[in-house]
Amino acid sequence: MNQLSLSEENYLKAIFSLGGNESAVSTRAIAQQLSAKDSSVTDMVKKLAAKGLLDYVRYKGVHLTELGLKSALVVIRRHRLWEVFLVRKLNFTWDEVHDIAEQLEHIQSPKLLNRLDEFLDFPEADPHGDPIPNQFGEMPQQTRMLLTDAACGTTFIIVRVKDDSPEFLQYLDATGIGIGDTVTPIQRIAYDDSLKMELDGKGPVHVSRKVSDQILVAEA
Amino acid sequence: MNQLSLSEENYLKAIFSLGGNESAVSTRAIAQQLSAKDSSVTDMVKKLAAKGLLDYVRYKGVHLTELGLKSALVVIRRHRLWEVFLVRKLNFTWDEVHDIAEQLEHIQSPKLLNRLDEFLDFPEADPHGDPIPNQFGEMPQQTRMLLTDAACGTTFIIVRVKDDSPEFLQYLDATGIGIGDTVTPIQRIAYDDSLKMELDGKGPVHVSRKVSDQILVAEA
DNA sequence: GACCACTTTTAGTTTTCCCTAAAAAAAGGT
DNA sequence: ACCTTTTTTTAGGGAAAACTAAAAGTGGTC
Repeated sequence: MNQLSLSEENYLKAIFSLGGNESAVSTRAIAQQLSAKDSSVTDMVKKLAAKGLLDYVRYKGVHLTELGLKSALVVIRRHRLWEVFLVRKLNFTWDEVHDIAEQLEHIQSPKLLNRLDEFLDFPEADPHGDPIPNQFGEMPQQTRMLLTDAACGTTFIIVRVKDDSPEFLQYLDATGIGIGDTVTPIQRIAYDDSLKMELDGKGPVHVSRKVSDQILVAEA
Repeated sequence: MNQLSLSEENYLKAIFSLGGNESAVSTRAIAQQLSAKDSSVTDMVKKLAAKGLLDYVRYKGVHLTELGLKSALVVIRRHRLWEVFLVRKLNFTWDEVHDIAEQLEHIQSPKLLNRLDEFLDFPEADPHGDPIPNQFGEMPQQTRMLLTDAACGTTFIIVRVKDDSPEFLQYLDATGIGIGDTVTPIQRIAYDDSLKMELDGKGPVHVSRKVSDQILVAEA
């Protein structure tokens, strides 16, 4: 049908990341995600609904249609594959890639995307552990839980971080926490919900609830 | 100072490729190069002049300023480096890369560009033989001549093709002509300016003036 | 049910970049 | 020098995507 504009792609991605394939997403939430004004969102949402990418009911928020979901997944696939490229081939660090991938995710060429996928050996996740949809829009399903909810005394592997901001990622680097690392929660401090844990061979680490809420783990 | 818009970058690139760093380029020529209307060009040219990228005199055409030249060379460097990437790393053919590189050339990240350059081992030319400016905007200077002007009986190496269109490149593929090939002009046909030549080990080839005008060679 | 806070939409503008149509300048021929 | 053709510019406008300000709707509380 139609090529989506850069702006339209950004809206779809934002709506997806706010859960728009499963529940209604509010105008306000989209506006905050995109740092735009509510009124701008209303306009764009109408446009996307007219194109069949969203189901939109006034004052009730939006859902992605099947077409909208498919389109959003393409953008996410592009973003995550480019992130893998930047880290694995060009030696960028995981806190540097987000902004560049925000640009690269809008390059339109299915052939390029699949060649890149092949060049990178069909990665399942980006440098932050976010799963990469395959060319049919299927996500590899990982069973994982929040570090916040991981049982003390059991050993886990860090598989993903939800916050991709440089600030958070640099904090993790400084603390020695990375994707693939092994952690064993030791003790939860009830007062502030913080967590003491054993990290790989690197010794004990103490993280706040805010941090453990951003880390996903799988049983080792 | 400022990031250039996609459109502004395209104008600078077009003006450069029309010789705007050496002589005046007309409104009309730019319009044709970009498939835009003359009046649109007048508008944009005023804007770029106001930004200090062009010298513009009404009814007299434009020149690139030093800043404009520098900016144009960045865009060209991006375009050509991405072309090398697409051919060398993702196995695209030389007739497929132009359109994708037209998109990639607008990705803004000096660090990305230099990392890509390094990843590709600092190539001097793109897959069509067009020289790639280094990070300071310096072009590797090749001494080369048109195949049209190459002396019969002397052996040359094909170093560059001026026309990057898929049609032309596919014709060259079908004829067995490629960058780096060795050719020896044998006889020029005065009637139509066509040229018979010996190509590598592949035997004799006969090309029209239109074709030989698009091929640049260096003495072997 | 009335009131309140909050969210959402509408209405009207702005900016960027393109267009058409018409006017003005330049170039070329006789 | 005059007339014609071509090129260039001006004037006015349209689409996309953002904004501000004001109006309208929703939901919760008493």
